[in-house]
Amino acid sequence: MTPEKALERFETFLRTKGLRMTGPRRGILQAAWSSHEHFSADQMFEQVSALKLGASRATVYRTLSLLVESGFLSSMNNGRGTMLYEHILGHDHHDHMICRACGSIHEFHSEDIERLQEEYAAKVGFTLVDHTLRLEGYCASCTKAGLATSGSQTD
Amino acid sequence: MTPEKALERFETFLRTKGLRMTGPRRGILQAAWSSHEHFSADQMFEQVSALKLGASRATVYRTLSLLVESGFLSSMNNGRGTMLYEHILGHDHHDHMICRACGSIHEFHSEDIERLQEEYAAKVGFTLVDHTLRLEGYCASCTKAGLATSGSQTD
DNA sequence: GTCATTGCAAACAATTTGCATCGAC
DNA sequence: GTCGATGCAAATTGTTTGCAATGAC
Repeated sequence: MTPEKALERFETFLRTKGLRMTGPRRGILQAAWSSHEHFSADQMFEQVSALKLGASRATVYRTLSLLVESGFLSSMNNGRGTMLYEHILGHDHHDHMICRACGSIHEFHSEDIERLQEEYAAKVGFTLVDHTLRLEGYCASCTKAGLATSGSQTD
Repeated sequence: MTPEKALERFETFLRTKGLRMTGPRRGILQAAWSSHEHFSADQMFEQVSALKLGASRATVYRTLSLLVESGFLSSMNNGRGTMLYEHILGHDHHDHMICRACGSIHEFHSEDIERLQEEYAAKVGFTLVDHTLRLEGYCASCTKAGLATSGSQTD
């Protein structure tokens, strides 16, 4: 989805709900589309603050919620109390591998894993709406650099 | 692992690190073992407050960190800004299905999914240390009760 | 003009930290 | 007696909210 298309669709979403398209909202949506990284509310605030149509922190939070609600962004928490967002371009869903050493986030996707999840949910009568799969450890470069301390978690 | 065994092993862990076994730490570890549910730091605080060897909130937080670090507890966040803990008895690792309607947490385990994760990580050179798989949706009873509104997340 | 949106600052929730006191070894 | 642990309250972090002023339609 192009930024323009996203803006247009977001406006439709807003109107449908009796809400309004405003400068700050436009700015945030565009900023969200300008980065292909995961970002926090605070990073978004920094980014839009640099623009003329900047929004306050409150507005950033309010708008990010709207964008998640409307399906333009997905949110995940980084396991350390902060929400991270990323835009949904219309790619397939993906999961994350997070490096404990350098903090890098690598995305991946496995049809097989998805299928097994669905099968499992169906088997127990669970209505699957969303899922989060996060692999934590050390990315290839940090592993090579010898940063992988295999501190095991599970007994 | 029995509570006694856990206490003993925790004490060993502490000594190894030059730390000390204390009343509050004992109380928290036992409380953690007395429940087979997931609990928050605050719930733990409530629980130990009822005991004579109660600990302050600060101590609860400090001790829970130690217990996670030492592998006696595992922590996950509930997706809403709060950490939840559960003891590790020596069972296999498990993942979670969380009901959006009633909040219930159902545990499950799939060897196949675990294996695929490992294979995937190995393939890209990622050193896998831990993982989190959370399925969100509606549990069997809430689904039957018609509470499953299929609000899809991903585009 | 109406009613949603914004900014601000205060309110919150979860968690962490500084520091004097207390207690395990 | 030493040095880690605790409690308390204050500090932090991430996020939400009340409210008067502002702006979209």
